[in-house]
Amino acid sequence: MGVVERKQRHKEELKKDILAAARELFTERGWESTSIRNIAEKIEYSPATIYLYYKDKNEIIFDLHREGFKLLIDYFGVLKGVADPFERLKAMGRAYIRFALENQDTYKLMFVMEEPLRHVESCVAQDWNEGDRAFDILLNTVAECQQKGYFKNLHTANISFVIWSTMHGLCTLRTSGHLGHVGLVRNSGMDIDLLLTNAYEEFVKMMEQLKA
Amino acid sequence: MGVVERKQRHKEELKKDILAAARELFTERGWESTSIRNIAEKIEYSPATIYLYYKDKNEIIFDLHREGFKLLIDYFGVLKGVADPFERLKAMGRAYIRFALENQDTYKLMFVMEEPLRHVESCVAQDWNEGDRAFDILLNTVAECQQKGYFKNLHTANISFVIWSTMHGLCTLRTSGHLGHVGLVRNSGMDIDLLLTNAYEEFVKMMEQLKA
DNA sequence: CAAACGTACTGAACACTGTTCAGTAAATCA
DNA sequence: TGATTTACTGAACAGTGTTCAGTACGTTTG
Repeated sequence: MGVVERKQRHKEELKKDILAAARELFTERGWESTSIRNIAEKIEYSPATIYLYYKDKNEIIFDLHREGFKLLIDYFGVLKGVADPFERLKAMGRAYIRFALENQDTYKLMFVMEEPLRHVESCVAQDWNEGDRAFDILLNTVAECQQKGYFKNLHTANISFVIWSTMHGLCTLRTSGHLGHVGLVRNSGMDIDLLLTNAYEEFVKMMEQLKA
Repeated sequence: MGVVERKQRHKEELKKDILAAARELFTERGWESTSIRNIAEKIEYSPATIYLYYKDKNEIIFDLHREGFKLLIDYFGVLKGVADPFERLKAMGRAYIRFALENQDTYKLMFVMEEPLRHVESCVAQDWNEGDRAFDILLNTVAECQQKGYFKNLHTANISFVIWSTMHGLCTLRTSGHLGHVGLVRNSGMDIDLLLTNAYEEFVKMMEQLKA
């Protein structure tokens, strides 16, 4: 009897609908102003129904969180065509910035908010490889750069953390608006995204000078 | 007649009491779980009273925000004894990390949350020099380092932004818990603060190699 | 001295939030 | 047909930031 299967299919579809509604509201209004009631209204169900498919709001965030990492890896897709590891590292930084600027709320979800992480903790040993994969790409690229003479005498993992931190810092200071509130920037009336690009290129120059 | 003055004094005291209560609740439970009603209860006044002294919750955040910058500059106090600019830059980084770890919620208020910034925007040309002063200290130190042969051919402001971003990235990835969720760290069981220190020292090494 | 005024404060409400749970209606099974 | 399971919901709970009419009281004026 395909009845139970049909029901199962319907349940899965509804779960997808919830996530789709959440994603849509979330990307156009940010997470802060997306409530369970908003999502429920969009899919034309009662708010209580959502709790039959998701334990709580954080579980919904977490699903979007995972989607975000997949998207980031998509952004890293362009790197496959770049043979030289240092050029790849440079392109990776640019892709990271592009991702952060084009998906500001998703970025916040992935790397700033603490709620989705708490959910990762609760489901130990679950398939949470998306996040690691993104970091592994960086780790491998840095290691390849070292074989080409870059970052000699520097610890691979540590230097990768530093690079990630720099990128993360640049992106969050930009998107949160803090970069634009520094007097130097505020008074000069300089374009904030140009400043971000300039700062990144300066960082690339820094790394370039770290070649043996 | 000193009556009106006495009243004025009392009003100012109450405003300080509100801020003190907010600061206390805030530092021990974080901003998320500090409500206007909590603050009101602590000072034994009605919630509505708070709105006679502060326009809204963001204005209270902003006052704590300012205090935070003063505290950060206090942390930078140790730098006055360091003559060599590069040593001073190194010490500055350590002080920044110490500040961020010892005042995690205040740090979030100052450099992560967007609400206090919105209040800065509303009161244009107000005395908002605390934030700039902290950045100027960095800017000047970097400039001095350049005179000693460091960061040659690099743009002072850009390199300062990069350094700030790196520090900010390290601190926020640490305090938000994201650093601890990278597979490499999670599996190795490495102490997270040791990792942060190591990463910072690696960053110092990077900068050391940027001497002409 | 009494009436008018101004200030400081509050209770109660509004419109939200995430979340729970008893109850209902319909589909399925025995 | 009757019992059971499934899917769903209305209403409530406890909380949030914020507003506003109303009160109580000290000060000023006639």
